[in-house]
Amino acid sequence: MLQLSKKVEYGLIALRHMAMNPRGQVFAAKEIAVKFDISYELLAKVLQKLTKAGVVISTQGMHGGYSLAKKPNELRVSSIISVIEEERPTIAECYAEGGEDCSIFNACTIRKPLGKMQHNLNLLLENTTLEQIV
Amino acid sequence: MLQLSKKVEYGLIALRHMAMNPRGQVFAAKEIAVKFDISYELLAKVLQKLTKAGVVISTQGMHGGYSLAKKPNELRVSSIISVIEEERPTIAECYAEGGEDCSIFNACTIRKPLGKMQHNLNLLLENTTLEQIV
DNA sequence: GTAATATAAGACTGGAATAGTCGTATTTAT
DNA sequence: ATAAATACGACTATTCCAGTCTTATATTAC
Ligand code: SF4
Ligand code: SF4
Repeated sequence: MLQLSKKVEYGLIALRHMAMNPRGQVFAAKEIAVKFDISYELLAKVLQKLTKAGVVISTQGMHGGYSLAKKPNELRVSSIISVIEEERPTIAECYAEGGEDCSIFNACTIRKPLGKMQHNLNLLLENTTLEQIV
Repeated sequence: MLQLSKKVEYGLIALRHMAMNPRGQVFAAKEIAVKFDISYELLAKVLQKLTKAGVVISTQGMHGGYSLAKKPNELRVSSIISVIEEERPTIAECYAEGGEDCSIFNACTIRKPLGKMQHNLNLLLENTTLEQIV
């Protein structure tokens, strides 16, 4: 309930790890997975999504790995979640894109009021950057 | 992802409905379910939990139903969620009670930093009362 | 006292979402 | 060539959630 997914947590752990070290240093997914005792395959997929989104830079081949593409204070938790989940974090499905398919949509009386909560959640996630996770 | 469950939404809708009407008026679960086009059985179970927690008062038998037990400005969303879900809303399992069973608990480096987010979420949910949902 | 209407409570089911795994291709340093 | 790394998609297992069903109990109306 309201919990971040494991994928997001793993992504944050990896990103934090990179942010703690000198800029530009590359880390292999395997290396991170072992260090933090998380599934290598799962972490790899997360890092691949972060790569596509330009959050990290990947270098393939031997001695390859990932390195942070942005400054920690430019990386908002909200966008990290969006990238990994492939959708914005919402408090109710009707606040997601194309989210009018809630079966109750028309009869719902709390949609509008919940908008304030959604807005505050947005602020919270936008104002929390990777820098603050360090 | 981060979404309120349907049970919580249905609970909020029902509570809001009661809050919109004169204090003490009773509403049958069936009546509310029909009005808002939600599953009667599901709503009934939610209202039963709210009854046990003293959020609403139930009267059994014919012409029975539920009525609000507290003033809308005394009812915080955080506690409504706690009652319906039977656990506090948390951003990660380790923030729930007895939540040390995360497989990564010891290696996790983001637990502490996420504490701030958890705290802010708490504030958000505590500061939102039923009155503001009306 | 019986029928009708309501809550109480818990078991059960189906489907969706999540976590995790596997297989294979590709890239690159040595 | 080989080893070590990313890339990518299919697959599986498990857990969670929404919804249903069943039975029991309480209260009112008649
Ligand atoms: S319309 Fe109402 S019930 Fe449906 S998702 Fe939005 S808030 Fe929840
Ligand atoms: S310990 Fe870390 S990984 Fe485990 S639930 Fe808490 S924050 Fe998430």
